[in-house]
Amino acid sequence: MENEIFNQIYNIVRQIPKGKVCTYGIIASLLGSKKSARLVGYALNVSHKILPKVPAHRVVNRNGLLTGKHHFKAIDEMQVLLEKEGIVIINDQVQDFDSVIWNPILD
DNA sequence: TACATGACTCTTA
DNA sequence: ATAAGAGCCATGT
Repeated sequence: MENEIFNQIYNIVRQIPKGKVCTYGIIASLLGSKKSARLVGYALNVSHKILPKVPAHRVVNRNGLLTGKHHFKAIDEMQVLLEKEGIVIINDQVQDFDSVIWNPILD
């Protein structure tokens, strides 16, 4: 991807530590355009063909809901990967969301 | 060139 | 508290 903004998105997502999650809005804010969360989602949508691999499963919407699970190879893959990292998910909803959220600004 | 779509979020009613 | 509308940016047709 020659587009710089896409690279920035992937770069940020790769910085999400294991066991933590981030939101589209936060990532968009780091890019400078806090309203461009849709663009973040679009970038992740095509991130499956990007190398090195992007941990897109660690990105959820503002409510901690796994809105993008249907875009993975297997629908449950996103949830499985997150649970593998210690995150509890019930009904596509991240439990204790405020505790697992990764805020790079506070980091 | 123009319109529609999308893994979103915020503001108003 | 719930629902609807507006902004945002890149892509595809």
